[in-house]
Amino acid sequence: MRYSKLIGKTKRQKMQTSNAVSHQLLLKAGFITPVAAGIYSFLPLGFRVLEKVDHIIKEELEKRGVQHLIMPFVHPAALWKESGRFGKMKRILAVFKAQHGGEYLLAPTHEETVTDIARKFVISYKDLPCIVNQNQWKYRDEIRVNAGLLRTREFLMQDAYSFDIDEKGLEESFALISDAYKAIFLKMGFETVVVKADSGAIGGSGSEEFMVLSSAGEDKIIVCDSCQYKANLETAESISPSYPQEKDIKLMRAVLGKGIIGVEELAKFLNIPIYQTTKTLLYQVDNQVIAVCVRGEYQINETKLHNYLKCTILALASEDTVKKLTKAKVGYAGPVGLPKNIKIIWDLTTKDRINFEAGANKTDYHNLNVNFDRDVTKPEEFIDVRLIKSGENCIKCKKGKIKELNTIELGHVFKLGTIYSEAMAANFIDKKGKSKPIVMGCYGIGMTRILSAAIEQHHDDKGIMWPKEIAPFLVQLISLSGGEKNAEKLYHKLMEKNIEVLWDDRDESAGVKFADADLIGIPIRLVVSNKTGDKVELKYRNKKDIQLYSESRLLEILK
RNA sequence: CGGGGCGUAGCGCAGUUGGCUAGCGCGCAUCGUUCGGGACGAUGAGGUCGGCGGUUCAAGUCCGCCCGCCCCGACCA
Repeated sequence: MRYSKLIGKTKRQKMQTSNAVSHQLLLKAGFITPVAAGIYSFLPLGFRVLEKVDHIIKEELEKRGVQHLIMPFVHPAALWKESGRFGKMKRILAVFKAQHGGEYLLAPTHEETVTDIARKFVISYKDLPCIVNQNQWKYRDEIRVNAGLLRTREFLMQDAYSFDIDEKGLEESFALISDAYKAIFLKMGFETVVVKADSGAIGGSGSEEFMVLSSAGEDKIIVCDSCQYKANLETAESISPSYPQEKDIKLMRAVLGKGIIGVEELAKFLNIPIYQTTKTLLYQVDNQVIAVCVRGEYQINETKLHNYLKCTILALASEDTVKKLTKAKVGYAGPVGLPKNIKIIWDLTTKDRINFEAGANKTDYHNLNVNFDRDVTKPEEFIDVRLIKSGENCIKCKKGKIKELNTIELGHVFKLGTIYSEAMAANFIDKKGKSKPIVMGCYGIGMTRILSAAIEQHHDDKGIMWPKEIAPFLVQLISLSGGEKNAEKLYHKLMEKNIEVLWDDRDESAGVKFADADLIGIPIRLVVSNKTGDKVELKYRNKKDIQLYSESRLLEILK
């Protein structure tokens, strides 16, 4: 490819405002261009990277016996009503009516369509196990997009689906794809961490995420410094420190603390430790309101809460609702004296406390010396619904300390089980002639996101440093004055040898060409000029030294 | 959805309290000089000032509504 003809030249000025380096570099170097919020065109350079990613993924999956197919981007709404997700995933679904009246949506994922295929074609146990894959666009009507390609509305995703006769088969398929993912990410130059994760709206019995550490990432994982425990913060557990408690139960009393809402300020004012305070939050859960109590120093983990309640809608109750139910301003809610019909969920950390503090459901008042049984009903069980904190002890080995790390989620694997096959009647006939639901798994990689993640991992202050396997070209050839003819000859020789080359054939100064090459980030830079004579200068993007080679020696090196 | 910022040439921006043919830098085109780390001079092309409506003798500038983009938060596979 001649750079002079390339659509998507570099920009000399910064583009837009974005806090993510990868976003800035992708725009500046001419890989992508925005079309709408969270929707991008991939220019030739960006598209070439996507093609590399596509190729690596397909190759690794094919090696393991996975079959490729492609399913539509537009789905009939009826299919989603059948699985029950039309309502469940409503907030991210882009639904539209066709002019002739049918109701459709843009596919955010493909469990429904693949299950539909399975029920039509997987008829006998002899068809199983089998795994199908597609690399296909998705659309999720995200309420907020972020950091260029890291979170977009439209994105390219590799999604594979496995079908098995039983749980044992699912485990094998799951392990097969996990293994493929490790190989894929390694090939692309990523060091990934595999963590336990929440399965969210996809559902199923278990899931794991493939994460790459990055400060630009929006996901947080926790790792133990002593054992192998790793988990997404959303599902992570830990041992919360317990504190000594008083022996004698004291009289409960309400204390006036005007305008004091935050637990730190409150603890100071009441002269009690923060761990004796209680946060009480009211949540709107589908059609009812519930209260959640957690020890003062913690926040509530809404993913855990959501999973425990198995509800559709979970959101903090509105200010009006809180005022109505607590008969107080927001900030004074507490378990004592709430309307009887409001269920209270108590976090594990509130379990063994005596004489604790809690809001009094009266503006400016706080109850001291609250106790279970006497003042509030002791719950049958305490539930882990808190967001854990760095520095606490590991839930697995009990002694290690856990810490929090920022990551980008590149892949996610789910054990679906039979939730879709049962909802959509995707059955097979087993050896004994009995009809059984197919046991499914699903596996996804965010392909467009990989561009951003790779740049976040590999760049310097001059630009991108693409890993060889996903670079748009292997070499960038630069011709400087006096070297045009030799460069053209070399350009054709490289192409004959199937070495991917981008030739900067513009009539530009050396500085411009070098700066652009650094920005674009192709792994190998070749220079031909009157200074190099009949030799060629080679420099790797990620190294400083420069070497001169004869043309024949160079071609050997590049082979 | 809440908070904040913004919308003027392909890109980055300036445009006083409303005032005449709407500017600057980069990029682009032509010519000349330069030619190994973002060169210089000259000339030139390029604009429904996000849209609609209103106020006014006069609107990029004031008012209203709408649309879009960016950032933070909540949310999310």
